Amino acid sequence: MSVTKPSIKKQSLDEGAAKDRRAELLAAAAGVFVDKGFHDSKVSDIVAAAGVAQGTFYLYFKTKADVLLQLVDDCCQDIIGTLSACSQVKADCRDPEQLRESNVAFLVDLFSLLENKHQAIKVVLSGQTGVDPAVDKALGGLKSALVEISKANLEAGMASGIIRKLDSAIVAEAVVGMIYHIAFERFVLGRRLGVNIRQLAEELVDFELNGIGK
Amino acid sequence: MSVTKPSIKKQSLDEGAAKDRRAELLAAAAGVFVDKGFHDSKVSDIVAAAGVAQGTFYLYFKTKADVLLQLVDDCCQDIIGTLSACSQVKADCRDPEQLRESNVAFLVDLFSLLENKHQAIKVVLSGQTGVDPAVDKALGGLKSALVEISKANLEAGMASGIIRKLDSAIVAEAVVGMIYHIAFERFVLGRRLGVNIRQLAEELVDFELNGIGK
Amino acid sequence: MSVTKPSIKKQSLDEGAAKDRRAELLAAAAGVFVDKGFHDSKVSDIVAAAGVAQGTFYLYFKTKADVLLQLVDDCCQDIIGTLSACSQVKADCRDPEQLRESNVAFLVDLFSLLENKHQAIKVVLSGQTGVDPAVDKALGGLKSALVEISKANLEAGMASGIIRKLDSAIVAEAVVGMIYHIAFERFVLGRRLGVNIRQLAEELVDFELNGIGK
Amino acid sequence: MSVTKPSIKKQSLDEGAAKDRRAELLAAAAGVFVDKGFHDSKVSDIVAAAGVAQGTFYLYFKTKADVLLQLVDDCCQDIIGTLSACSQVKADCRDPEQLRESNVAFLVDLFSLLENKHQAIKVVLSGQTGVDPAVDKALGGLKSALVEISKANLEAGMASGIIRKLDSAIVAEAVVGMIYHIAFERFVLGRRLGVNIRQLAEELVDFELNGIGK
DNA sequence: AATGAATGAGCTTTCATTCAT
DNA sequence: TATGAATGAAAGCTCATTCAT
Repeated sequence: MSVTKPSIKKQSLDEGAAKDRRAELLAAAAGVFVDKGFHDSKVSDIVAAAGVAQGTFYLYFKTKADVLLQLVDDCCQDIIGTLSACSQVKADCRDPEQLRESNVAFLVDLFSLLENKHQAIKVVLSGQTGVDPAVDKALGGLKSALVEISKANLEAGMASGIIRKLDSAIVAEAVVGMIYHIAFERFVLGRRLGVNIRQLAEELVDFELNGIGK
Repeated sequence: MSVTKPSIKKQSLDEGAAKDRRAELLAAAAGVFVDKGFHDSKVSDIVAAAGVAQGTFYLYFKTKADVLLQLVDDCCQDIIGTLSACSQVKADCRDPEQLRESNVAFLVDLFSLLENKHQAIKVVLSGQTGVDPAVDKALGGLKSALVEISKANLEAGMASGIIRKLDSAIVAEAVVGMIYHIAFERFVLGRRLGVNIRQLAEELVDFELNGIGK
Repeated sequence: MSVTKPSIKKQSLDEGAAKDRRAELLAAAAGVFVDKGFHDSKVSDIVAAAGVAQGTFYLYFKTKADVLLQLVDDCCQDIIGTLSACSQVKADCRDPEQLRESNVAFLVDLFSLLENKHQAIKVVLSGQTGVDPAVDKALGGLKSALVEISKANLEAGMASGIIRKLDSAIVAEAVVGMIYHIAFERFVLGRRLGVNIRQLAEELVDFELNGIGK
Repeated sequence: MSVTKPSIKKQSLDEGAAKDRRAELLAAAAGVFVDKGFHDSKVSDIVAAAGVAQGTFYLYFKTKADVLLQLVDDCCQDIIGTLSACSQVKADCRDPEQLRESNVAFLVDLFSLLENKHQAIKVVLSGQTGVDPAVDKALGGLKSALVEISKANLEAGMASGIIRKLDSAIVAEAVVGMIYHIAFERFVLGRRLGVNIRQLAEELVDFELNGIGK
């Protein structure tokens, strides 16, 4: 009785192994994509990096574009999920200092998240556009989500009188563009601009709240 | 002997024809690149769009990447040249209203320039990265130039006391990120956000100068 | 545990199969090269002759020139190896009759070897020059080797007094030119001149030893 | 009356010019073929070397192979013509010394002729085989002519008792192979083997008449 | 005769994907 | 599940040749 049920254990091991394989391939793909870009990355590069045979790739992914999609999709979902949670807090703040703090906290959370995503985030931020409609959709979804969060916060702030009257659609796009660009510089190109994440967030929020004028 | 110089006319006609061919191919390539992205654009698509034979392409461009490079390089050089000229004015302004006006004028100039670049600018803003080091360099050069202009203006403003103390490196990147993103939305994706160029510039400058706070 | 080593068998089978494929392609290429010459031979001709797909060719050879190189190199190495062994004998001979016999034996060995090389030797003797420096080197190496063997034998013969005084460099070249030409006529063009290999060798050695004079 | 016939003078000038053009192109082609081999020589290389436009080439030659053919054909005809004349003398000689001298004279004539052919002979001796049946025929014709001359002389010598009994077909081929090879080494590769043309001819004739034996 | 821009057929080579083992 | 040899469609690029000027 004890020996005759290896199948369950085996299966769970296999499942674990299978998940590992998939994760290994995803990680290998992310690394290769970052190094060479999607189009110059060969499936043979990915399997070489993962240490498996060519055919094994197709046990886990339908096509080469599919692995990019899964990479980007996983990453975007994860970010969107985390940020939606964070952003709830901001809506409530009443005074400027609270607004500042919640904004800084939001950016610190975001940047920390991106930092922990290592390679995957580089793939996302590099904007591998035009590879596959589904990838475009996932990338667009992340950006839209950020714009929506930003826009909602701006409008809430305007409603509560803590933010001046402005065109929330335009300013939300501007804020997201700013964040994307800074994130790209730091997490893809590695230009840290001589500050840590908190200092970076504070400087950006100062700019966002007060502008450059005296 | 006195009047007729047909050789000159002939030469200029020939030169004109040659330039037209090259220009036709560049325009056709821009259109195809915008439609399909560089990697999915075939040389056969470009020559079909230009109405010439396959081999004709290679009379004007060394490789497929070369046409992208020339497109991007021409466009970037042009923008950098124009903007360097505009930006001289800003350095002198003394009072906030003048600062606002010169900034708005700068953005209106930039956006008008981009609008007139039609397809080429879409190629530039789409950031066809990783195709060719020379293309990367040209795109990077444009961005650096914008950051430098922005940074220099911030520092001049701080020196003359019209701009508050801030980290010019970070804010310059933030401003450029904002502009790039807005330009991408409007000139590549065609999202006009319900405003014309001047209104867009004014809203962005208001945000840049005053932030979102009250 | 004691007897079955299926892995070894499997490996040798696989290796055998891989070698067969490569050998099939080499043979097919040799045939096509002989028929059409290197430059008029298309990779598509070779794979058609071998009965495999176009891509399969590139699993075994880096380029079209590579298959020629391997063909020529294999063949030249083989001939050089065999001849170096044969030629040792000649150095020792003391009397004219022995000299004649060892020379005849050498030529019979050489011609037999060439006859067994079938197509490959035709490629070598056709002197596909200028295709690739490596091919030129291999072909040049074979000829140099033959000249060296010939020269060394002449000098040994002169030293032992069995051969008259002559310019060994010139005569060695002359002898090799003679052999190459005869071999080309017989093994590439198929002109047998009404004799078998031994008769051919004897006639040539008579000429080499005694000239045409009475 | 005096001025109205410029056409004749013009025409003859043009004819001269036309011949020059053709000769210039032939010379340019010979140089390029020697440098790169026929297949790696572009028509654009030839016209560049001749300093004329691409289209001009096709005023004088039907195809790229045609220029090779004319080059080879001209050269071969010239050699065959000269040698047929020379060889008449040999047939008459009665004693060994006369035989030796006429053979040496023949080789000196041949080598001098080849030396004066400069580039063209390199093209001929390089054996650009398989390019065009007509070229093959011309090259084959030259070799056959040499073999025929050699064979006829051998047979004449045998008939007159000055040459020993031998297989004239085989020995003629051997002699021609020897001459071709030596000529290739000297006039294509430039290996002079430390002798001038007369010394070379004498050494070869010694070998031909007496062999290597004592 | 001379030009040289234009042509387009045709080649080599790559690489995502499949499938028998 | 894992393998990796085999596939074959597809695309970039070359270059001999043409032809309007």
